[in-house]
Amino acid sequence: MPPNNRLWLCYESHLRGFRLTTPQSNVIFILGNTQGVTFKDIGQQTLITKGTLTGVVDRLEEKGLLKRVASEDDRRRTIVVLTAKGEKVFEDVFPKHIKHLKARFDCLSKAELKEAEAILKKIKYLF
Amino acid sequence: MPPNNRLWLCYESHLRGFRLTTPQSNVIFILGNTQGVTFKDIGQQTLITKGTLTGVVDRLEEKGLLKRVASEDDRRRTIVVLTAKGEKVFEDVFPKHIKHLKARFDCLSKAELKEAEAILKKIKYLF
DNA sequence: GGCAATTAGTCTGTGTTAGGACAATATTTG
DNA sequence: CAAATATTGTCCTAACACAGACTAATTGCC
Repeated sequence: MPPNNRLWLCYESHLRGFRLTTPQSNVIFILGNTQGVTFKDIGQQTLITKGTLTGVVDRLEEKGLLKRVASEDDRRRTIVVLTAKGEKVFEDVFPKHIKHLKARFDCLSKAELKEAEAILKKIKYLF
Repeated sequence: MPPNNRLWLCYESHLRGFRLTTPQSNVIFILGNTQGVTFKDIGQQTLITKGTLTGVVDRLEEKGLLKRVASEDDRRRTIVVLTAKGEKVFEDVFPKHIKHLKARFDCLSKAELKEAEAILKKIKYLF
């Protein structure tokens, strides 16, 4: 539910400059530097449910950033692969996005970051 | 953006048992024990943007849980008020929901909770 | 081998999300 | 006072979000 807080908007508005939504960019980021990833694996890494992912991939395919390839080992599977255009977008956006976020979190000390990670992990394991 | 992580699902699925979505219950929780709240104030407290809030309030109004009342001081404003039925739902769901969450967070010590609050506030103020 | 159970992805339905255009009303300013 | 500006809520569009039903393909079990 989150959007609409400043952290989120900072993340999202930066990506919008590249004509990508957050879920779309997450998919691109997963796919970068791989030979292709299945729907299922993308879903597990991005925490997007499969039904939603179908639509996200549809829109990225329409933009020509990726394509669906049928798996030969298991014909139920679809492998999603970046196109050349998609690779270019990945190489452009990903480093800029990391830099954009890093600039904010660099305001925290190493000790603070460690502390944050530790306490958030504890909360995560409650659920 | 979050849904689809376990913390979120734990929160959401509990509410679904009461036929309320998360934004809907948040609105109900804001409205409980008040004489009514304007759209703007509900939006600020729930972090729901006004355009979205219109739809959320529409659906709660259809369920008969709240009603829109025109403000007399400022005729641009609409005040949202729980109906008797809405009050009942609030009094039923709110305590149960708090209890449900508290049960999880009670696994953390007071020191851990304080630590979590402190570090999250720091992150918040980066943005 | 053959049927049940599982898995992968799509589709449908309802609800939430932001952003921008809009109309009505209030406030500020010249 | 009148015009410019700001505020409040609605409507619209495009994109997510989950759950559940569905199809096709694979695996397990007898």
